[in-house]
Amino acid sequence: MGDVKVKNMEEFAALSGISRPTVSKYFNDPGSVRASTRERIEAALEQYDYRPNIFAMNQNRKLTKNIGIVVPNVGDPFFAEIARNIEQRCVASGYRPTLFSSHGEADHEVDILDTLRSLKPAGVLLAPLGRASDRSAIEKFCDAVPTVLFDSNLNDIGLSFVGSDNPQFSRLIVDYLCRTGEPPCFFEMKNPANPNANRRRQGYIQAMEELGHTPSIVQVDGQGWDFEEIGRREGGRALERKAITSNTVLCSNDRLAIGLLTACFENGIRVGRTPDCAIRVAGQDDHPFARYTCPPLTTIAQDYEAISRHAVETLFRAIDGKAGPRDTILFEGRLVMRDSA
Amino acid sequence: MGDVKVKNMEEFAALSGISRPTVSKYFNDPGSVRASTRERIEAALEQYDYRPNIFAMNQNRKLTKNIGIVVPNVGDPFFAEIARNIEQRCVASGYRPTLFSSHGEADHEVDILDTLRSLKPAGVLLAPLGRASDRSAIEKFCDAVPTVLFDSNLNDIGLSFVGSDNPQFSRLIVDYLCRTGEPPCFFEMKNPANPNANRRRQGYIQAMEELGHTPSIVQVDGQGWDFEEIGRREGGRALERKAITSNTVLCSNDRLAIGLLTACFENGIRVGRTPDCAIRVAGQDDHPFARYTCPPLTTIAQDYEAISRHAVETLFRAIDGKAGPRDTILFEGRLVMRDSA
DNA sequence: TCAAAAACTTGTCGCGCGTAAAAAAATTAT
DNA sequence: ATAATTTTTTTACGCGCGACAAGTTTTTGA
Repeated sequence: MGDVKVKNMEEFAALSGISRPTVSKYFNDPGSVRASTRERIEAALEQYDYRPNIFAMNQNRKLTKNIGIVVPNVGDPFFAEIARNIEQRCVASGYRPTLFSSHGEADHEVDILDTLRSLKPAGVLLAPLGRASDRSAIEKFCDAVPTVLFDSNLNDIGLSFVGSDNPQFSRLIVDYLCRTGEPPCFFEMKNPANPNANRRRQGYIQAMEELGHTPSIVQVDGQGWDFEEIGRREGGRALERKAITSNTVLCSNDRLAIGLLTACFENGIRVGRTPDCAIRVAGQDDHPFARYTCPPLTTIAQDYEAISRHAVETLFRAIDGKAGPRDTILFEGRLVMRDSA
Repeated sequence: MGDVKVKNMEEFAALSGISRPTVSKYFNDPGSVRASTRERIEAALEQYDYRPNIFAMNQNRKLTKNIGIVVPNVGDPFFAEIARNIEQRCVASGYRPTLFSSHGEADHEVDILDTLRSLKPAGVLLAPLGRASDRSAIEKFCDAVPTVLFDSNLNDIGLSFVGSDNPQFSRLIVDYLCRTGEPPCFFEMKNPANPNANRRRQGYIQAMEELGHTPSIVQVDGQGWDFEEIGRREGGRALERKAITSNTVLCSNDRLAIGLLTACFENGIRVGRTPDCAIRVAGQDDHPFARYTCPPLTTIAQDYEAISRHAVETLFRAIDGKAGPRDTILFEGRLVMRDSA
């Protein structure tokens, strides 16, 4: 295709036989020019190697085609997966997504929003850290840039929130666990970084009470985002001091569950739903690795697909000026039965 | 700090009492102006809310402060971790890193390099897909942009390659496994996507022969990057058809090993180094999840730290015009003894 | 102290493109 | 065919900054 290098739009316009402003219009929105001229431009695009200078393009445009994607931690395969999904949708719609990871630090999250502002993005998809986030900084950012929150909600901030119906997650799995064995106790961190954890706890309590059981919550120490290690270390301690009151443990999330499974293994406690097992363990999220634990982890799958699709669609609607009022869209989870519970 | 919004450098220069060209110099390199003027500028920076327009800055600069980081797959926690490490080093040196993931697809890898070229980056740190990569496209890119390869080498392409001494990995762990039990067979994919796999196989063969054992290689089918699933499915089949000839299995990488552990569990085969276990399994990489498998995975740790540090330093040296000849820097692995072998 | 060197100021140009207004051309409708 | 409408062209300006040259001030060093 591209043979000769063309250095600017002026030159390219001359070569394609179209005026520069029209070529400019084409690059802003190919659909805004007549079909016949679009074809001529695209024919020239095949012949010559020209791409508009991205910096010059964005300099005078109030709104760029940039989309920011911010997640708490790309190292967590859950976020990596949903980010990938969102990325693809943005590209498919002609936008330029850029991925940022807060790495679990509120300071860094603010830095990212700061950087992002200078990129003049058309919109941002933000999964906040949660409790640790600098709420006012994020609020200020959302006032300036169309932002859709996902995964973790901050009340009344942003255009919309798209996430999972966390209480439903807990209800669903509590129901399953009670039907198939002893009612579960709930295993979580004392100060969960993520607000979803609170909703899951509430959902657990409610579901237990509705089924006529007494909720039992095991809260363990631990700071930060190294959930597997916290699950292993503190789960191990809890097992040793007999703090786990049921033979069935529902973990606040899969990563804690993965750590707890390791703790069980280290303590020689057999996990599973067969009679020869001492304990059942379930998680929530359907983490990409949940399939490969030993035993494979029974969990609730988040609807990655629906969340990313809806988040992107909501953002694009807002960018196109068709924003509705701020709403909260929650997707239900799906029970994934494996061998751990 | 920032109270009044300042719209451009002209205005900011007037407010700070310094001429615009000098302010411009400051933003290019704070160290290039006299200490006293630097202080005056920084004082003004505290008082007023001004940040240079990033698009205008980069438009006329031949070299920007952008650094591209490209990994095959951010969903793999190994790459997520090394990317985070590299990112931090770039920021610390005053550069603006941007993370891209090829998502395992060569087309996407080329698209990323294409996008990257229009970002006029000062340099790029690239972990290629490997065998699947479009070699000529990458070569062309490297001719235009200072690029350091890491993790996976493409001969003679780029400024330098920084990675692990893969044959040493295999030698180290083969030695350990032979000292502590039956000599291992080698478990890998038939057509490994990553060239490191070949070097690990070679290292295995050499180490076995040096120790007077006959190498035994188990190659299984499987395409793509879903290594855990391949390890589980094909590992399970290999176990069933008794293709695993030793009671000790060295996997080409941790992700395959994680899948194989699941397969062992599914088939009721006890893994570990105690007498009551039927099989020992070891991996290579020290994947972030290797600590949490059941049993925890014995493996060889890549030196993340050294690799990312050296890759970044090599790139910066080249950017500063102090590039040496193309060299290949390999770091040794460290044996991490856990319970699986 | 005085000259040489370094740092800063003033002024001016250009980068590549967005954008706006008015005129011209092409398409569509009557 | 003519009028109404849509699209394109022409012309011109501006964005915010990098870069350069020539002149001025400050610092450095012996």
